[in-house]
Parts: sequence; C-alpha cells; structure tokens
Amino acid sequence: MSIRIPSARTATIVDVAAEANVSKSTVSLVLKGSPLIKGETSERVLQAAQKLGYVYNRRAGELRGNASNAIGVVINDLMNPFFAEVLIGIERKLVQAGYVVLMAHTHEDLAVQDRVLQSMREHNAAGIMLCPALSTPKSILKLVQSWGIPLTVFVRNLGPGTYDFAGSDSDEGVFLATSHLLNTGHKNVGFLGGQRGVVFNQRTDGYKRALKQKNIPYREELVFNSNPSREGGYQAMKDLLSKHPSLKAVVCYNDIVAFGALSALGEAELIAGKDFALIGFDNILDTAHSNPPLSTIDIHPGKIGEQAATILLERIKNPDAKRMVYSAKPDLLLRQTA
Amino acid sequence: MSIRIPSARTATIVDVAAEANVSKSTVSLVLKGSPLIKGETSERVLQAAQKLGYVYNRRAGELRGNASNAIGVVINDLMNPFFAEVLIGIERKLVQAGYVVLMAHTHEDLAVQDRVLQSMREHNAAGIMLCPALSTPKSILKLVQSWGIPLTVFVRNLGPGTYDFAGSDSDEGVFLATSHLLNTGHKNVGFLGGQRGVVFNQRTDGYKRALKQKNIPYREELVFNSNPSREGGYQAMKDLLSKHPSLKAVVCYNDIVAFGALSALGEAELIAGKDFALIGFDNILDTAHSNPPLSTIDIHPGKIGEQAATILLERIKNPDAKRMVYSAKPDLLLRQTA
DNA sequence: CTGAAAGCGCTTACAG
DNA sequence: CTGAAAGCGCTTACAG
Repeated sequence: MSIRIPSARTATIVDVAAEANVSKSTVSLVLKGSPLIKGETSERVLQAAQKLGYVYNRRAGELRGNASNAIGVVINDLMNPFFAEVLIGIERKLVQAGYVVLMAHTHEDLAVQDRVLQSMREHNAAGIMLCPALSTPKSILKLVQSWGIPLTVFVRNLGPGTYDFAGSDSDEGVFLATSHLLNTGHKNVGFLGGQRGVVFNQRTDGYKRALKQKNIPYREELVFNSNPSREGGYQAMKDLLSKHPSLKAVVCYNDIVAFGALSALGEAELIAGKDFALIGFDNILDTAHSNPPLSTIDIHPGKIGEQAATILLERIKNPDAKRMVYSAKPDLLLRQTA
Repeated sequence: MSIRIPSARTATIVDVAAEANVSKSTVSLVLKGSPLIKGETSERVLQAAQKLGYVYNRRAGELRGNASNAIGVVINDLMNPFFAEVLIGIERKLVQAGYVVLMAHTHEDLAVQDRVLQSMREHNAAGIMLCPALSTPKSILKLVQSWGIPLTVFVRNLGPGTYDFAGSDSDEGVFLATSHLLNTGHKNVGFLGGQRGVVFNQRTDGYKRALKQKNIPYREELVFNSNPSREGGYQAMKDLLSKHPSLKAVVCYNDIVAFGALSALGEAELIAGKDFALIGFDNILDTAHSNPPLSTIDIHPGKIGEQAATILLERIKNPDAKRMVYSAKPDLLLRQTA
C-alpha cells in the first residue's frame, strides 16, 4: 500500500510564531520590516523563519491587504523585434520596482485581448499596460477604468482622450526621413508598407508634410500598403519595382518592412544605398547589422517601454495626477541605405 | 472638503448570495459549474452575479483551494527572435489551457534568475518553465524540485539528469548543415559564432562528426567564437575573412550570427550563396526575407515552445509520470546562401 | 439539492 | 513593544 507523501506543507506565519515564541502578528510585523518590533525579537523571528524555510504567501497577504504586485502587460505582435525590445524595457523597469509581469500576447485578436484583460482583472492586477490590437474600440478605456485598474497605453494610441500614453512622434520621424531623402537629390520618394491604422496615418502625415514643404504633389500611388512584416515589405518592394521603376527612394513603415524591401532589392540585384535609397523606422537592434546596415529613424524602443512602465508606476502611486504622456523624439540615424 | 470616493468595491460572493437569496456555498458551487445545483437556482444566481457585476477573486479562491493558474516562464535573451518565437508558442499553449503567464527576463544574469524564480514561488506558480541563463548550476533543479513546483527546462539543457526538457537536436542539425556544405564541393568548412556552453558543445560536436565522416581533420582555428548575436557574427566573419581568405563555407551558431556574417560579407562585397556559402540555425521568421534569404536548419522554434508547455501541463496533471523530453528534429532548409 | 461552519495564511486596527 | 481578535473572499467537508 503506497502513501503519496504530500509535498511538505511549507511553513506558515503561525509555525514561525510558535518557533519564535511570539504571536503571529509580531511575525507579520517583523516580516514587513516594521520598526515597531524590538531588535532582539525581530532577530529571533527571522531565525525561526530561516530555520523553517518559511516562504511568504503572497495571495494570502494580498487578500487581506488588497494590493497586488502583478502588472499585466499585453502585447500584440511579439514577432516584431520592436515589440520585444519594448517589452524588455517594460519588464526591467517593473521588476526593478518590485512588480511581477503577467504577460499576454494577442496576435492582434480582439477576442483574445478581451479575454486576457479580463483574466488580469481576476488576478487583481495592480495595473495594466496595453498596446492595443488593431481596431481596438476606444471604449476599452472606459471599461478598464471602470474596473479601477490604472492603465497605460503604449505604442499605439487610441485617438484623443485623457489616458496615459507612451509612444513616439511618428509624424515627425517620417517627416525627418522623407526630408532627408528629398534634400539629398531625390526628386520624389515613396512610402512603403504598413496598413490603415493610427500609427500608419501619423506616419503618412509626416510623409505628406515633407512633400508639401518641398512643393511636391502627394501621389497616392506612391504609397504602397502591405502587412507590417518582412514578407509585406518584400512584396511591396517587388510591386514598386515593377510599377514604378523610376522611383529610387522610399521611407518604410518600419524596420522589418525595410528588411523585406532589402531582400527584394537584393533579388533584383540592386544595392541599397547605391541603386536605391531607403530608410526604416524604429531602430531595432537588427538594423545595425543588416545587409547593408539600415538607415532608420531611431525612437529608442527600449526607452519607450521603460517610460511606459514609469508612467504606470507613477499613476499607481498617484491616481489623481493629470494625464501623463511620453513621446519619443525621433532621431535620423544614417547608415548605409540612405 | 473633498471625499475620495473608494473605487466601487466590487461585489463578492456574499453579495451575490444575498441578491439571489441563497447561501454563499451555493453561489460558489454554481460559479464552478457544479452539477449539484438545480437549474432554476443556478439561473437565479448567475443573473444576480451578472446584475452586480461580480468578478471572481482568484487569490481568495486559490488561497483556500491551493491551486494556482499562473505559470512562470523565464527567458534570458528575448533580443534573439528565436526566443521570442519560442515564448509565443509557450504563451499560446498555456493560455489555451486556462493558465496565465508570469514572464521574467534574466539577461543571462544568475542573480536575477534566482530572484525571479523566488518571486514565482511566492506567487505560488503552478509550474515553472525555465530556459537557464548561461552557467546556471545544476543544483537549480533540486532547488525548484524541493519547492514542489513542476519544472520544465527548455532550449538549453542542464546536462544529464531526470528533468523534463524540450529543445532540439543541435548535434544532428549542425551535422546536416556541415555535411551539405561538404557534399556540395567545399573542401573544408568552418564553424562561426557562439561561445562555450551546452548548446555550443552540441553544435560543434555535430560539426566535428561531419568532418570526421569525410576524413577531414578538425582544425580548431576554423571555429570562430563570438557572442551569439548579430554583432558577434559580424565580427567573427570579419575575423575569418582576414585570417582565412581561402575558406569559403561556414555553418553558423544560429541565425542571428548568420545575419551578422551576411552583413560583414556584404561589406566585403561578397555575395552569400555565390562567393561564400553559409547556413544558419533555428529558422527564425526573419530568415525567409534576409538579404539574401538564409539557408538554415529548421528546428521550428514555435513548436519547441508549444511542446515545452505541453510537457509542463502534462507534468502538472501527472507528477509521477516518467521523464518527458522533446527534441525537435532538425530539417535542412535551403534558400539562397548555400 | 442547499446551508452553516470552519479554514486557507495573511494584515490590521485595537488594547494593553 | 507585543498579543488577541476580526476579517479578506473564497472552498470544502459535513449535515440535513
């Protein structure tokens, strides 16, 4: 007859109290470093805890106290290194502040986004960081707000409103890139990749603005839509090459689109930076050693994540603070492709 | 005088019970879909819950019940898309099974790894998935085991032992790649990038094995160490080009190293696939549209994550099952560079 | 089929 | 400086 040995029940505060000959209130106080307890007692309690291999039970503590140290972060496209870099920035900052991250990936799926948000609520998240899936309704703001959970939106904004946000100045970034191309002898430049959405609109706004400043008429057929992926960039560039062979310069929706474009260029035996100029957007790590190294708009992805986390932390501390926004200042970073 | 309105305390099981005129035990039973409760009663409770906007409080439930639905996953190098793809696979599988993921990033730092593991323990994680930071001591296995938390190690193994593991057959993969190069006319091939460690050793074993099979002596100076990064691959290839200009084929430690190498090749005006042959390892998404598209060893990163999660789930369900191991079968995937 | 009671492991006033 | 007591929101035997 075999008996299943229960995994040694871990010691509780009561066990420690018994071991140290104090009440459990005292143990609780010692554990949270209260100055109320006499040094000697405190010492004794700590040793007892050590001896019994005591582990703090967070759920129990939080049940009574009601604060949670978990923060939900929802990402929708981790396949794009940009988001991975942002996530790393977020995670570091949060962990550093003593939080733990409940991470969820939505694949741009609104239904799973709703589900994970709900789940974070059940888990009593101390805050939520959301990079909204494409076409997320603005009502999501009111919803989370009604839960009483601090929220900061990052990278993709949700239109005008009073929510906290961390992202970048897309308009200005693309303006910079387009202007640079125009200033270095290109008579016209196209916009490659990406699809309808807030961010896309901001970026093409910058594009149009740069064109306008040089009195170049905006031509819709020079913006090439695609998925915001390498594959998308590849297809878009092939499309461009066949339809507008005279066009020799392009600013890309983002870096991975630019990588796809680089691939199409290579296939056509065109050398980026010599036969064709292109500039990416984001400055993900990969750009420094692509073939050839990509000129891009640096928005410091890791820093966006860090700032987004900083904002959330501040909001948790101070629920009544006024709106907080971080918008990364874009820097034109010239390497080989333009 | 302003009164801070407490964020509307959310309804509890007791409120629902009162609203529905039943005891809280009944509410609890209904909520977990017990067949014990009469349909009519159940209906009434559900409506009451709905009406009050009841939200299940997981921590409270888990405190008594003792099961948690959070699983910790620790990653060390999310900058490498390979790990991002693995993570996505893990996350999907876990969420699908009703779990939530507590994610932590270690940056290969043993101290933070210890910290996050401890934190996951406090959070009562139902299981832990660990991709060990470089030079993680094997004792980590016993430690987590002593906590009574199911563990599955992934991607990097910890040497012989009886822990659950999901990864790939590195040796075989590199053997395949090296053999292919040798079979297609290259008199010798080098091994580029990566650094001492379990995975590195397995990969170079495959390299040596392929050499041996063709009676080609192994020469240490033909393996070029580097950080397992683009930058590392870039430097290693420059090094190779200057020291061994006659070497024309190389298998790379992984895809990002290969990307760095591609960049160095481009800089030297060498065309990969024509002037120089190289093969990566992993088959991350990016390889399909690099410049030029990279030949590589496909180990199906997403599937590794999924399988790792599947193993953990199984272990949770069945603590006494015997050792589970998944080793991705590597496929040689030829594109442009070899 | 449903209710009363005890308990999960903490924290937090309140006494003293 | 420390203890006794109540309570956080659930679940789980146990009655009936």
